[in-house]
Amino acid sequence: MAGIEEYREQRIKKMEQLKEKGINPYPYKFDVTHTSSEIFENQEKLIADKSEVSVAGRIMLMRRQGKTTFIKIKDRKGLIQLYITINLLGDEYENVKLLDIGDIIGVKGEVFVTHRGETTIAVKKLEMLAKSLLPLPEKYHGIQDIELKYRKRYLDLIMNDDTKDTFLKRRDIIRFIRNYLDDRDFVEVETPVLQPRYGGAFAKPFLTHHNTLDMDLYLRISDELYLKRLVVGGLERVYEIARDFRNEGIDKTHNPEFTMIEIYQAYADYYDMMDLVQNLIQTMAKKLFGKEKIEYNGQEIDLAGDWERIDYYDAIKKFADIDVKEMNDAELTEFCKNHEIDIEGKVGRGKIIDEIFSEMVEKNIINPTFVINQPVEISPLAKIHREDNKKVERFELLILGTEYANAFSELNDPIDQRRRFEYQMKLRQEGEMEVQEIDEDYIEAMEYGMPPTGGIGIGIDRLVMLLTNRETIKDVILFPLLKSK
RNA sequence: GCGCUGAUAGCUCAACUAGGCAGAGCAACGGAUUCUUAAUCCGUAGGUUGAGGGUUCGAUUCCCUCUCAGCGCACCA
Repeated sequence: MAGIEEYREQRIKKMEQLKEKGINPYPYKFDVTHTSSEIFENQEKLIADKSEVSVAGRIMLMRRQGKTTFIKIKDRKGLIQLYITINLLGDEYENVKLLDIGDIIGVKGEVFVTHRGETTIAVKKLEMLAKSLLPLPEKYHGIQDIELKYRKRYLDLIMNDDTKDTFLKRRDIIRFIRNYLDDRDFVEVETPVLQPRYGGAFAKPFLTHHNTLDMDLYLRISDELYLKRLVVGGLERVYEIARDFRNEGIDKTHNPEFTMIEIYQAYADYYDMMDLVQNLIQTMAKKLFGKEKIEYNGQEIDLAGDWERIDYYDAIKKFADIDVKEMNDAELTEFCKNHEIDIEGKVGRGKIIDEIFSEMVEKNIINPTFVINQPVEISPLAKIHREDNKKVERFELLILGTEYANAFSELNDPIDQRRRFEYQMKLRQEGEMEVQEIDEDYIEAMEYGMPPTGGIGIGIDRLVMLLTNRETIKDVILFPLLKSK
């Protein structure tokens, strides 16, 4: 008897036995006075006062020794040991036989320290709070199977404290960002996930349909164009922590749904956005982790000081050893061919240059670096550079070869905006799939007057990965997308 | 989408390049045990070896197809 069905049957039998004794195996409420960590923090006083405490949690370990049983339960703060003896429980000690690892129980008792020095609760009253019918993974090794961790995240969270810590840090990071922006008078807003036209980024969308309106809708790939409408509306400083959806491949840094914060500040430019993101990440690292040097995957990254700024074209010059500004389209294509850079399906000079950038530059940039002044062709929503009309005022924040943020001095000239969208449509006609569609309603909003604005988008999942030293995005998303089995 | 690797009891893992009755620990069940620490001791049970097909007297093992996952590539402001 130990197949999974037999486990269930045995436990259901125990549940029935509880019911026969008039005990509800799934009661409604239990009054908790302390978490496990509160017991440890206050143990001297609790012991001196002989206070009665009540704690609740899931049974993780159980050592039965006849008339004495030691149990470790886990609550949201950690493990605490229970000492259960017939001397204190009397007839109810019998019920200990009906307990299983995995059950959720509540106990009342006094705190003491065992001979071996472990803080423990001497249980006077024990209550079943939820009978568990299925066995937990093995107590020592926990879950090793990666697929199981993702498919049954609840088991991963029960068994693996590292997993729980990562998601608590994720919470801390998001909370820090929220507080940071709220303190600076930014307004948190919510904009549509279902959008009649998608925009604000280059990506393939998910398509859905509204039945009663008989209308096709896209899940947003970005909330940029809505947030900037709000800047037109006079909110001036807005942000949204947004779930975005992109119908693309899945790998260590991409999940089809992911979280991005976009921030817009009126009367600011991209230099202000550099200051904002640099200060945000530095103060966050200090506050949450107590340091500005972090280790990621064996490499040390120093977040302190002013981050390097390198011009996009200079970066290509430095790492690819060519001056793309001086090269014509044929020379660029030839260069790609010679360096095995695949530009199949890419249309337009900007896309080809950007391909060279991704292939030859990106992975070489390790320390936090602002790559600034991208080509105008690949940046339809950014303002022309104040000193060079081939470039825009834009930056991408790269760390360890990965992009963490993207920001512009936002384009607020409606005439130029229309021209940029039209260029995108021209690229589409020439066969480029990934373009930004013209959004008349957005241009109209801009025609009423949009203040000069700095805007930035920061990939929250990647930032969490960086700060919690996680190698894959699946480890920082509670329920990453997997194929159904 | 392509390539490589993996899938054995609820969990963690064995069973080696001869192919020869599928095994252990934890968990479970019965028993002993009133301060244990991954408790210990005695005993018991637990498997369609991811799915399907093939080769063979005989397949967890060799071959083929499929499913799922990991890694790499491709894709990916």
